[in-house]
Amino acid sequence: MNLKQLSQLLGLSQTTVSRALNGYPEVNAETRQRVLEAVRETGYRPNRAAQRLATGRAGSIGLVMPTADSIESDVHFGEFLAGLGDEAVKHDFHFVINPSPPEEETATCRRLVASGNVDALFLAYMREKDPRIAMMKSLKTPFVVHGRSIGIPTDYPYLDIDNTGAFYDAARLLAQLGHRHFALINGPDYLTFSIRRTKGTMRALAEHGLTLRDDCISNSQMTDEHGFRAMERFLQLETPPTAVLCSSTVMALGAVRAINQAGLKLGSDISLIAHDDVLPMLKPENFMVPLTTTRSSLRAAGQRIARRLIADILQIETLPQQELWKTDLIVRASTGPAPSGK
Amino acid sequence: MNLKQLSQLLGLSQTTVSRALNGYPEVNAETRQRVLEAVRETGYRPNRAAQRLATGRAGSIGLVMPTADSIESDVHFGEFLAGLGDEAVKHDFHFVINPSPPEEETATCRRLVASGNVDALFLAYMREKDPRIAMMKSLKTPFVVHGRSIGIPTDYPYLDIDNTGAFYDAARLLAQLGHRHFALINGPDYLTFSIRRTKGTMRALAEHGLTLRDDCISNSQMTDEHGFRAMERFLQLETPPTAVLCSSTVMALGAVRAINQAGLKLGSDISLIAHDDVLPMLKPENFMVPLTTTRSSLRAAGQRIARRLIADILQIETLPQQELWKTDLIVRASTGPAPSGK
DNA sequence: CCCAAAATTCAAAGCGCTTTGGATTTCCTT
DNA sequence: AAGGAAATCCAAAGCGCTTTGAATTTTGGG
Repeated sequence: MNLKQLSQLLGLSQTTVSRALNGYPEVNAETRQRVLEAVRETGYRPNRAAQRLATGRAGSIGLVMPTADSIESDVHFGEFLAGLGDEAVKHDFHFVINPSPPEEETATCRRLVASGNVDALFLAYMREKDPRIAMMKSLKTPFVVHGRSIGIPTDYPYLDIDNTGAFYDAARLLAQLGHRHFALINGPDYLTFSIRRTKGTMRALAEHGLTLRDDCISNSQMTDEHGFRAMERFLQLETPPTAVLCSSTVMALGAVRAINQAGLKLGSDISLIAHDDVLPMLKPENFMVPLTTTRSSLRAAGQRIARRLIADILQIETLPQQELWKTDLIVRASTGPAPSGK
Repeated sequence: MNLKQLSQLLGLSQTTVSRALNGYPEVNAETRQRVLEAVRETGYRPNRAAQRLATGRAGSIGLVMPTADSIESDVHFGEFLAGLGDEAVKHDFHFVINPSPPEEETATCRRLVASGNVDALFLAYMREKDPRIAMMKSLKTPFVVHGRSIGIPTDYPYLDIDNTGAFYDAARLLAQLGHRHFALINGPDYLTFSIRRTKGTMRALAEHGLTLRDDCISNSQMTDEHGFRAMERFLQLETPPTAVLCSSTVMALGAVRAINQAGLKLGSDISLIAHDDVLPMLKPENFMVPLTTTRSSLRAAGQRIARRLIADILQIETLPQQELWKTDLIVRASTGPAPSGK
């Protein structure tokens, strides 16, 4: 069933039916009713490809998903996607997900936009001097970056959380509690959020006359296993850290296991603060020793970005082009004063 | 830059250029070279919407993602998606993800197909007598179900793991080890995989003259928190279970925590077997007490389903329409003989 | 050197929808 | 009752690509 058939059925022109469906004013109220009625009965659905070709709009937002056999799936990606979904469904948008090996990401983005398949693009997993930003600026397709790059002008639309601030706050608290030996279990070193978190940590330490030793930083994918290994390594140092910052509750899981295994008490022998993306799967308050965290909902970020993207496309509202969200520092039992021995 | 402009630039007709690009035989090798060269220089990309309209093919596979503010994102979804992505990227396919509140899933599927936006559909989160299957069979769009329904003829394309068998094997092992009191921490009760897992467990128990008490079954979303709560509840029964089956390593995480908290030793006081979807984020061998598991890679399932879907669309190969994968039962330290006291 | 067959290339007809520019009716004002 | 504005509705022109049917050029055999 297509427009032509439907209009013949109704004895109307395609023009009128199309207008009736898309809410244009120049159509008789009664006629519109008849059209809507017929649509309900026939189950007619406009062909999106045709619609897209005619309007140039696609009703969808694109994202490229980094993937490869060797790449581990990222819990955080799913959670973020859920947020995008919440908002997208309200406006009948969908996503076009284009998987891509990471090294071809820029090209994949470009292709995705050029294909006319998407009205807007979402960019994540930002790196230093990320080439995707310049590329997107050169096109006229709206886009929003989740995170921010480093080393290039910050004149593009983004939504980021204050990673520097979050880890600064966390490190400062631990320093105030008397801790002297710090460690950081961070995400991949080529991603900007990791870089900022390292910076925030170092800044706080510097203010207290402390430093973060190289062998007390771990960069890796954010999995339980890497968290465990990193912590295990830290604990074997001659002066092991008593204060640990961790970029994800998933990694904290492994870290805590290593701590227990070493026979140490979390919250007294060693303090830990993790960043909490509010993954429903894993809540910091449910840890055996509830975790002190810096918190910011990934899902909320997804919702917000979808909303901004859609607002851009549909021109329905004007939202700020740049947003930097503060994180909450929530103190629970995993942090305590530095053990007196050291 | 579109086809028309490109062909004018080359002094050729659109027809010839189109054919050169799509690998048709009736075009001079030299001409084809010139065309490809020009494409490289101009960066021309065919407009997918137009292509789709003309061919009827979309180059994409659709899936509806259950979502709502109240719904928790599912780790397993992300992992599966990664699998789909691995395979899709090889054939330059992408996904169209249509978020939908669960109660409208059938309608959303129908709309997605009718929109002409997808060449094939992927169905998951199967329920009993799932209406989506009948609906998809009535359309001619290829589809593959991940899982199987219950209570309707099994004459549709699916890929499922042998959930019944997996939990049968697991329960039998525990029974053979002398356990008498069982519990099951399962997924949502309306999903068929949960139903089958319950069935498999009960069957094994029955063969040993045992039963699974109602208050020893927990059905919930598969999160750490629910695992913890369920186990906590079990341990408060007058005769607590000594053998526990668990539908996900994520829930096992919480369950193990509850066990530790109760001062019990996993593997001696209480035995636990979890189903392992091979989530890179959380490996059963890394648990403090490594977990005995039934294993089947979710990501591999995603890859396989994508491959079948694409094979269906492109008619490149003929793959089996129905597949039931056996799971591996891998024994680690979390299982041991029933404690002699009981 | 001529003619049929093979190899290339092209013009034009859609695919299903939106939208422009007009045509036709209806309604109101004077 | 006439004239003009408002309200409705319509025919037709694209959107950018694929594909059919035909035209043109090359090739090969007699």
